[in-house]
Amino acid sequence: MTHQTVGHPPGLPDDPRAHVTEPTPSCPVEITLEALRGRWTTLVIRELLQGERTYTDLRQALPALSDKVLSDRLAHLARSNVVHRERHPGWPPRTHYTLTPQGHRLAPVLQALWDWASDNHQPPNPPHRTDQRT
Amino acid sequence: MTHQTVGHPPGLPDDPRAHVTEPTPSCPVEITLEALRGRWTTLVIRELLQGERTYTDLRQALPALSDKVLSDRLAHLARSNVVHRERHPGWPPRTHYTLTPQGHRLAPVLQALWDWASDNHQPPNPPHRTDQRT
DNA sequence: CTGAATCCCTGCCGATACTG
DNA sequence: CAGTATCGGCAGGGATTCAG
Repeated sequence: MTHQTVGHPPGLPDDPRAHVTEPTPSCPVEITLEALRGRWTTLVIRELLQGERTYTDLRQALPALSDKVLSDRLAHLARSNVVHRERHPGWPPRTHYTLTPQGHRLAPVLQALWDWASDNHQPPNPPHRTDQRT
Repeated sequence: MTHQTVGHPPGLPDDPRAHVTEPTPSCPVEITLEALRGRWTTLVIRELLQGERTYTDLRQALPALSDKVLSDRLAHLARSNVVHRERHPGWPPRTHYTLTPQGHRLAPVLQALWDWASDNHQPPNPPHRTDQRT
């Protein structure tokens, strides 16, 4: 039958979530994509993979990222148990962000994402141009 | 060195794209996420990982997916060189979709996405409720 | 310094209807 | 059968402003 595709690594074979017929929050793939969702998210994670960062550190590392979106991303990543927020009392106020253990475990995921496109020497085709108003 | 994080497989160490300070189409991570972008996308890929499928096969496998979105996803995946479209002449018209070699190489990526959330026994925290007007 | 609140604009997604 | 055309609703994300 021509398709040995992927074999069946642990997790996939008879897990009911591998057979859902619509996008559902219980599917692990959806959960991870949800954690990574949003523009800038992976770049924030990349910074934190290098070690602890303060709010200002992140702003400086990603200058084009607005306060609102940075806050949103950090809040989202905190809710997803990817980052840990630690407020320091005193003045000036400082907040330190670090990856949780789960956050560190995103490294292989990002690596996989990197590798797929990196091994691809064939670039994507140009977009279809039906009407596309830029 | 505090950051062996992921080791340094080919691609990451001194690649300039690993240091971009804003989301850019040249970053391999962005490219892959772009290929996977959109609701239903990963489910369509999952179906095709099992082998060739026709348009109708996909509709039946994912009943809640509308024609428009299915067409959109397939077109998008074709542009991303993930799927190959093969029209069969004659009547009734049949179109067969298969994964390209690059498409098959998404299997480890999806596996990584699956594994991350699958190994996570700690569920995400409930959303912050400040005022949220339903 | 570290964020949260507001406003606006754009792009996605779903439903429906129509064509080769 | 295999799509495309069109429309409407809604959520994402950027700029700016305000607060602890």
